[in-house]
Amino acid sequence: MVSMMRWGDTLEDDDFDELTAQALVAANNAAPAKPTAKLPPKQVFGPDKDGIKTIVEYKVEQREKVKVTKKVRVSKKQVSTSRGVFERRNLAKFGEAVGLNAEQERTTMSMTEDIFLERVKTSKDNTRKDENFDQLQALATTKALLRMSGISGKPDGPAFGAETKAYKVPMSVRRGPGELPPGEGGASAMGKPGSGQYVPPSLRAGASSVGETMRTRRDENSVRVTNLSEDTKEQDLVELFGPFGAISRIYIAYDRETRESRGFAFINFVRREEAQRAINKLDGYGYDNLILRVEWAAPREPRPDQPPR
DNA sequence: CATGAGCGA
Repeated sequence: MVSMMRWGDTLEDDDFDELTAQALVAANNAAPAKPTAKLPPKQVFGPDKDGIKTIVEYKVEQREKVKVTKKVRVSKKQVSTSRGVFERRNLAKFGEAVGLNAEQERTTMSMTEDIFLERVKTSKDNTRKDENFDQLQALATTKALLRMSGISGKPDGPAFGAETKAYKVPMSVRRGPGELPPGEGGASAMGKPGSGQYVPPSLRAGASSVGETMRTRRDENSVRVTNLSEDTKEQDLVELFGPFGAISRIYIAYDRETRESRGFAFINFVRREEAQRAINKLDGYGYDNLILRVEWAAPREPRPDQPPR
């Protein structure tokens, strides 16, 4: 048989609490407090050399005055064999603290110095314009490269010299998802084509039939990457995707007027398998504190009134 | 959240 008892009833101090509550009610009613007024005050002794503090107080229980004596151990450490806080305060200074006065030996100090936290995203600061300038330059480099490789645009491009290295991604440097065991999505396993070098259309994967025009090639193997941080630059994408294979185009979508990144981009691979490997490895990849989404891009929407050529 | 664009012979 379980008695209906509130959990609080099992506590020893329950009676005391009830008395306290009654006293409070009585005080609120401006009625003279009855029993508590006649009780002797609480007394505290110690702590003694063993660290025992003795507390003596009085309360009323069943209309009887009761003397309650508690013994409290102040510091466990102090009575044990290890050093308590009191003992530690009196230890001789050693090490670098030797010879320091009370002020100097403080181990906790306060600083009023300002600490600036670096913002990961800088949306509208002064460096914005310069970054855009770099992006435009990179874009120009890309276009020149594409022209000279005959993938898009006119075949007569400007002479290319140092610009060529834009897509030659050094595999050895720059840690990232491309840093994989050789032959696993990094540099091509066969050693021949695979890194940023130009591959003639006739040698590209899938170039079986003759007569295929550049147009049909141009937007193939297009990978869309979304959830990019808005300060992701083209070079970042080169470093990110380049290790998977030759890239024929990188397009970052910028807002036409604000020039800010819209957070997604397209990367075209020369070879479809390498695009697929990039998707497999980079989809869900954490980049710039964001989780990238990498997938096959849908074919570009045809322009409203532009007859297909 | 989200699927790219200037281009003139």
